[in-house]
Amino acid sequence: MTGAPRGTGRRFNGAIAHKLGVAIVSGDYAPGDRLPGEVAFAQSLDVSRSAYREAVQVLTAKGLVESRHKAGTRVLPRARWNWLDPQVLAWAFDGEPDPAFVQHLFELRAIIEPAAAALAAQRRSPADVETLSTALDGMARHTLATDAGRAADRDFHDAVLQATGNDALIALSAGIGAAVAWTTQYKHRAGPLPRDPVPDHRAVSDAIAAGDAAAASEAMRGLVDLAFEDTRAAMRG
Amino acid sequence: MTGAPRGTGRRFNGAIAHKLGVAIVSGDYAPGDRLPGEVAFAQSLDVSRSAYREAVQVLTAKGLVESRHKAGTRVLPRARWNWLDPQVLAWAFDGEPDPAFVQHLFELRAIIEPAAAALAAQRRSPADVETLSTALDGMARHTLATDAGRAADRDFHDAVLQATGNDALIALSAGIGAAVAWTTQYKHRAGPLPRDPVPDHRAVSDAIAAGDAAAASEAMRGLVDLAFEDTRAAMRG
DNA sequence: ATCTCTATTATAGTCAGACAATATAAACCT
DNA sequence: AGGTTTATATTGTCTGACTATAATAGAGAT
Repeated sequence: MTGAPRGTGRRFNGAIAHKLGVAIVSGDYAPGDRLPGEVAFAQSLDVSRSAYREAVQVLTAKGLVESRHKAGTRVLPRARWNWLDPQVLAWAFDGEPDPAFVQHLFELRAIIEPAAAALAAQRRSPADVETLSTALDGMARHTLATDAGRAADRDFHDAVLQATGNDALIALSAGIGAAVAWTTQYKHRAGPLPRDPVPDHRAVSDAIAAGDAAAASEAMRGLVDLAFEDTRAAMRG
Repeated sequence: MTGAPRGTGRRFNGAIAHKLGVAIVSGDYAPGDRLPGEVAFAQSLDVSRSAYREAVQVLTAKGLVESRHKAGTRVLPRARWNWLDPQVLAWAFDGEPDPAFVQHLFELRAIIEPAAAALAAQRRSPADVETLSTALDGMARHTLATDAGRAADRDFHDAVLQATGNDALIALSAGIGAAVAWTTQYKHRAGPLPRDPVPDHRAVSDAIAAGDAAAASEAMRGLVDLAFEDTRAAMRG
């Protein structure tokens, strides 16, 4: 009865939820499958039933599973999963994500980001402009080959959404960010970066700072399209 | 210490999560506030600590609260809430939703739906066309004054997203649906419906069936803009 | 008097074992 | 064969205890 994750100091229920979440999202348990019973599963994971149950509540909250009396806990169809939940995305990108889903996220980016850039141009505060500028500097200084540079890239796209002042759009930043991160990671894996991303981003930033919605939207559209194209090429190759 | 939800047969943890979720989203507990301790709070709600904890896990999973050792459980800033989570939306619309947030959802609709209609026109299956047609019939037969008619309206918008075949967009259907439902409910409250919604919807449906992406996008844009305008007028009045 | 380190302590996190409720499945009786 | 009752496995809930952690207050040093 040892060999457990005991004593790691990590909080169990989160760790269990992560483990189960990854297992489900990566397909170890297919939609419709029944998980082992609580008692058995908790024992096999070497945690108490309560800790296990709390983890399952998390999965339930994210639409991955559903528990019914006596019927057991079943994996729900993928259409009911909260794909845009930050943790679900993290689980999806923990392993090799489904290429189709990466494409779905890109389509979302292509829809959301140009429109968000337009709104941002109309509403940006001085602080927003400052944040954009800082992120841009970070990208230029560190390049996308470094973690710091990629973080700056995500910050940039995040700042655009923040500047819209729209909570519903801000809630999408995890999804957009995941797509952005995957892009750069994948492109970097495929070899040296084909083009300098800074000018494109600067065009967006300048248009937002100038309050030019149409230009911001157009610049962002170009940026996303290029990123999409690059990633598709890298995935094909 | 009776008066509890005992014996209702309902599942507690869900009921507790609902209660807490509504309380937080409606502002009874402001971001940064600390909830009462587990023992005390569970007792005051007349449930066991385990049931209460499972409910809190759900709130944590949705980004509403964060628990830290010894520091207690605090409400997170609104920016970290998973606004697009179906349950969070349900909680937000349980009481009188924040008008600003309703506007945010409308902006999301205005961004997403025209683009989704265009994708749907390119990808719709015969079954999708059938679903759209059925929903349209339902709207025509029952009118938006009835529950059945409003359900058909939601089904219609849902079907458009489904037809895109994009999981990320489909995950937004709860948010879109909430905005749609709120619109019709609000307009109905304000008085007789100002215009027949069926022709507008039929234009979208026809364009999707015909595979005409540009027309579908344009028709959907007009539809959403009109709905937005009507709702804003109703809210002002 | 101010700062740093230590001990206290309140709080979330975990565990174990029990009982209750319920939906499925099997057994039973027409 | 079909419907009805009983059995049973599984989730849901409760209780009470113990552990781990971090905020806070207090002791000590500067």
